[in-house]
Amino acid sequence: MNAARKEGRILLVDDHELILNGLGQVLKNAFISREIVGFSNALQACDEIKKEKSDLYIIDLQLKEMSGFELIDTIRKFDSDALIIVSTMHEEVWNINRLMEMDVDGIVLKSSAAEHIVQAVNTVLSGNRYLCPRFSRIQNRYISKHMSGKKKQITLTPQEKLILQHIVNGDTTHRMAEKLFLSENTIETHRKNLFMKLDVHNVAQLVSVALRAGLVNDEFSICSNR
Amino acid sequence: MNAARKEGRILLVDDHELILNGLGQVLKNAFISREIVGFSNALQACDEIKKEKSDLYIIDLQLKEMSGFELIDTIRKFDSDALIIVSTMHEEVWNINRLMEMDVDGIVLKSSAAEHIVQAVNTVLSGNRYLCPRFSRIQNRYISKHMSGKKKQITLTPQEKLILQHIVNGDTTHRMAEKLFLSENTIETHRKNLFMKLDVHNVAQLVSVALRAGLVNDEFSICSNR
DNA sequence: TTATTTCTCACGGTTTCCCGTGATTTTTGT
DNA sequence: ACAAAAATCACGGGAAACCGTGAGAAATAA
Repeated sequence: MNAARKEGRILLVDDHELILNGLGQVLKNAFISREIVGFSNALQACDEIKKEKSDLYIIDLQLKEMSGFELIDTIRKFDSDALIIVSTMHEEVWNINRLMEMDVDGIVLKSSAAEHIVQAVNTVLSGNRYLCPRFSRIQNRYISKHMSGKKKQITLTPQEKLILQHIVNGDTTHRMAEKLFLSENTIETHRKNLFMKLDVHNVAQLVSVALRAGLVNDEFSICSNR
Repeated sequence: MNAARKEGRILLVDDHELILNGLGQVLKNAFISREIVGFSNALQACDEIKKEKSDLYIIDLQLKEMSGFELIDTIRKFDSDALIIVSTMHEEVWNINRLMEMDVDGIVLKSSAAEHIVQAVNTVLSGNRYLCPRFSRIQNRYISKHMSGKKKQITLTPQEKLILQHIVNGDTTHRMAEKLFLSENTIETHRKNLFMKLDVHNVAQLVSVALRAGLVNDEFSICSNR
């Protein structure tokens, strides 16, 4: 079941080849003795993970083949002791909270300076947690505002995701009901649940959060409906 | 007025150090004989541009210090013959149209494979235009749908941008009127103009387009207003 | 100094959203 | 099989959005 661990290796997964290159380069310079391997394809990365473990995994949240969350699960399944750093574009608290609950070892913004990333890797490799400063700030702000103490987990059901996608695309409740062969009341219920789960009070905020948190397909698919 | 041209040089400007590194590395490998310089700070880049010209400029649209459009203007001012490639995250047609009008020589998606970027550079250096395949697709789709023939230029006035920012942040018309000391009617007018200019029919679409087109500050600033 | 754009405001009407509350039926997990 | 989660639907009311149309003041560009 358990593959051998490749000592000292750091494995990168990122859709964007450029970032993969950049990150690889930075880490190669900073950690000369370590082997750095990068994958722009999540599935290939999975195969490799199943074959040989690494010391540290640095993965992007948005991947083509699967979500970053799924990849984390996979890694954890085959290498429960793995150190994982997540790199992301979106500085959204929904994601961060979920990541915290998934017990990742570090979160860094892709826009961070190279040195910060190296610092994150060093921190995590030495057994500590690293949370990019900006995130701690955001999270504190959010926590103090919305949920003093009680932790909240945001997971959308498939149907909710679907409705959300339609809302983001500008469909009205009426139109969605037609398209999906559902009662308008049903759509409204889903909408209400989305509002509750994401803690917003109008579509503007909903769309804003959805896009920034990467909760929907970021495809260009706005259709004028009239 | 005119600085000397540094023969063969390619100048990169990108906020994200990782991408800058990655891009630089890719280009160094592909164009061994050329000098590649990168700036993560737009102002520094401007200084350099004023001092010494380059053959080709590859710049990001989203910069901290100024917008990519401004940077293009600066480059054109000091080096009217400059070849310019724009790299961007957002695959939005509003930006693309504006770029086309600004007569840039190439547009590439940051998510493109490294080889595509090299191809873009090659194409542009040999005097041709390069438009990343995905963009041509999107643009064609958009043009055929919205404006058959007659070209439309989307420019938002400062006030409109302001209102848009507030809308994206979830402010209602009433609240905006209070905050900005304006009549609700005024806000509504701006809103209507935004709808017209961006060719949308509800806030969901508006926010969607605004965020994807990068028309607003992509800051985390949702404030629950109640 | 015109001409143009931008910003401001108004009114009336229709549609859609937003909220609370409650309930039944599938589906899923264990 | 049984509990939990998800999906479906209903109703009523107030708030906000959406649409068309018109129009004066202020800033800008020519």
